[in-house]
Amino acid sequence: MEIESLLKENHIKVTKGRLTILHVLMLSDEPLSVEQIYKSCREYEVFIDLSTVYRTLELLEEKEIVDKFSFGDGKFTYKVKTSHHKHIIQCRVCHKEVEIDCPMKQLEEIIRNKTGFTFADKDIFVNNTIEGLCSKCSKEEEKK
Amino acid sequence: MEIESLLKENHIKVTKGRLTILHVLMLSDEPLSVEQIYKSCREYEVFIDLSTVYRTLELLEEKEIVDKFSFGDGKFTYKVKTSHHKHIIQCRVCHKEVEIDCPMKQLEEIIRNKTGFTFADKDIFVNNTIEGLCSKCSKEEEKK
DNA sequence: ATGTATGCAAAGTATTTGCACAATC
DNA sequence: GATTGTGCAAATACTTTGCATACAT
Repeated sequence: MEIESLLKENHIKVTKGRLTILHVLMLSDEPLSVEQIYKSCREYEVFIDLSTVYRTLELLEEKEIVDKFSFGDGKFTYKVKTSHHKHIIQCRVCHKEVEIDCPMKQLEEIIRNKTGFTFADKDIFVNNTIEGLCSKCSKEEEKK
Repeated sequence: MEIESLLKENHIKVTKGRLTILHVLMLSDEPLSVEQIYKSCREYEVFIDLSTVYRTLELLEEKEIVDKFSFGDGKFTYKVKTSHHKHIIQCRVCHKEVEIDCPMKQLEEIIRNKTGFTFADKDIFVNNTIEGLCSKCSKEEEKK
C-alpha cells in the first residue's frame, strides 16, 4: 500500500510489475542486479519481461527513487535511495559551487562489494584505517 | 625506454602494442575508454586489434599497473595507477582486518566524471562541503 | 477514450573467446 | 625453438528499441 502511494506521489502509473519491482528492492538492503530483480519477480508469480524491468528501473532512477550502482563486473545494480543527503563541492579558486549526491553511498557500495564490509553513516576514515562491520559480524548484529 | 622496463619488471613480454597502450595511458591524466585507447594507438600508426587492447588492459590491471574505473555509462575506463596507497578496514566487532586500495581514487574519479571537479590528496570532506578545483580553474593552475 | 505500459523479437554496444599464424625471449 | 601474443571472426553478455496489443486512469 505504501509502495502504491510512493508511485502515485511521483506521478507514476501503478502496475503490477512496478509494484513488485519496488517491493523486491525495498526488501533488500543490498543493491540488486537486473537479473536478480527479474527472477525475484517470477518468484512472486509476476512474469514481467526483462525489458520491462529495465524500463521500470530507468524510470525509478529518473524519479530519484532508486540509485544505480556499477561495480567492476560490467553490469548495473539498483537499490532504493536511503537518503537524499547532498554535498556541495566548492572550487578553492573561483568559489563556484556544485551539488552532488553524497558520494559516500557510492563508496560504501564499492567497499562492500570488494570486501563484504558494511558501514554506518557515522563511520569515518581515521588515518589509514576505516572502521566498519565485516559481513559475518553485520549478520550477527542484525539478529539482535 | 622507461615503459619498456616497467613491462620487464612485471614479467610482461614487450610488444609494440603494449608499449603504445601504456604510452597513451601515461600521457593522459584522466581515465580513457577502451575505444579512446584503441584510436590513440592508430594515431601513432600502431594498428592493433580491439581485442588486443582488451587483453592488454586486462593484463595491466592484473599486474596492478592500471586502475579500472566504471562510471554510469556502461563502459570501463583505465588509468595508470598513480599511487599504491592502501587502507585497512577493520571490523568494529571482531577486529578482523582487510586491506583495500585507497577508495578515494575511485571517489575522485566518480566526482570528476560527474562535476568536472578535481582534487588533490589533501582535499578533505568538511561538513557538507568538499573543496576542490573546478575544471576551468584546474586548467589555469596547470599553466602556472 | 486516451495515453501509457508491456511483451516479444530484433538490434545495439561493450566485451570475450577460439583458433591459426606471428612475434618475443 | 618453445612459449606467448595477435588478428580475425564469431560468440556472449547486458541493455535498448520498435511496434502491436493490453492496461490504467
